[in-house]
Amino acid sequence: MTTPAQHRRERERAQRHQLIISSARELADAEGWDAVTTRRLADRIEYSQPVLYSHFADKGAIIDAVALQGFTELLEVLRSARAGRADADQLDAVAGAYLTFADEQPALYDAMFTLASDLPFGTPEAPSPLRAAFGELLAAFAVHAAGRDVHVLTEVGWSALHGLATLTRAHRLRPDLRDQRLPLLLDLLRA
Amino acid sequence: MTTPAQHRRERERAQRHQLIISSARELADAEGWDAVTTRRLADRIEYSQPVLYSHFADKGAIIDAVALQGFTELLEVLRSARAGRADADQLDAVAGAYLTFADEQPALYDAMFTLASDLPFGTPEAPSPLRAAFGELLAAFAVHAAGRDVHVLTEVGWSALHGLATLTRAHRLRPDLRDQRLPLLLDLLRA
DNA sequence: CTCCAAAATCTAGCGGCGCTAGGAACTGAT
DNA sequence: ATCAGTTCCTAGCGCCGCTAGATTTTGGAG
Repeated sequence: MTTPAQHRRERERAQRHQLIISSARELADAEGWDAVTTRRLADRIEYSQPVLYSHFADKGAIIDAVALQGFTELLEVLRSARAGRADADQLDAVAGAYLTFADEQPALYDAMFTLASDLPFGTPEAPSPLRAAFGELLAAFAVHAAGRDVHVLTEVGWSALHGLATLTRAHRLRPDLRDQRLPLLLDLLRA
Repeated sequence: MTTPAQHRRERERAQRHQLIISSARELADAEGWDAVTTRRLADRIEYSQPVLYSHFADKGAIIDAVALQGFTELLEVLRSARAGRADADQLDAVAGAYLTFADEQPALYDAMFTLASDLPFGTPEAPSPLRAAFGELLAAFAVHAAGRDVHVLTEVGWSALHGLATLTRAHRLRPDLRDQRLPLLLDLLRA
């Protein structure tokens, strides 16, 4: 027997679930993931700590949830970068959009690639936004496959983008060469 | 006035300094960096916690010290991979050695690239093993520069290697394509 | 050999962490 | 109006990084 009241509660619960995810992300954006503690998060949503644990198994699951939303956003970014572009331009657009995303959303990118504990990835069980985002890369790289295995090419190209994103942000590459790296990478990939 | 006893103490102090670094690394190798707490580390070296702080400003400085030794080891690995190889083979050797290093020393690689807080990098003040290791990469990539800026090429190639190393270890690339990625990357870089 | 300042080291504790047991407070069908 | 069931909070556990202050050890001077 499901009463209207139960429906309302379920709705409120779902809202609070999203509130937790959003608050974690905002806090991470503003002060970094180190500042995202269960106590501060609980304060921010105006509930006590144990409420968090009625929504998520542990703190890692909250980060995973943020990461998953990050992949959905990345998917949209890549998709709209590729949309309506001539085949020859797709790789440039997608690669540029990828690096811009990583640059503009550092906390989110960290959640997706450094902190997310165990989102399944290279398997069929991988969450769909994640597979779809990789699919966007695949499509862009396919243009330049030229007989090579598209999947391998995409993984290698993605690795290069990911490496550029992380090493750049860690200040391990020369700032003055910043604008020359992506063009050169694209050159390599197209050849 | 410096007495012999003071010299002995200084020597013992230096030994203990290295003991802390080695113990931190062993503990990280065996159980991951999460297990490296100041308490457990103090137990392991058979001194109390505050002794750690008479050698290092904070826990981060210990990790940095481990990372720095890691760069020295990486330097040696890359150097001996390149040594005595024909120009045409240097890139393959160095790239393979790099990925093997990352694969075989995951905790060390983490210290160097994920945990190390603020080793200066792209600047002249960067520690020498670090600059030298990059120099080995530079030399290997120079062979295939073909008119392109060697520095930019090296940074891009290094990013690709770093991306491959990290994404592979996070299980974000398809295991069955593992052996095809490096050859394809080398193909791109040579072209 | 004894003394005793200086150096080395430890004990104990602070505030904060992730997480949870157990009880209080609220809700809503009867 | 009652009261089972649900929701939520208080309080606390064991751990963390780090440090103040007491204690022990050291080794040159008398």
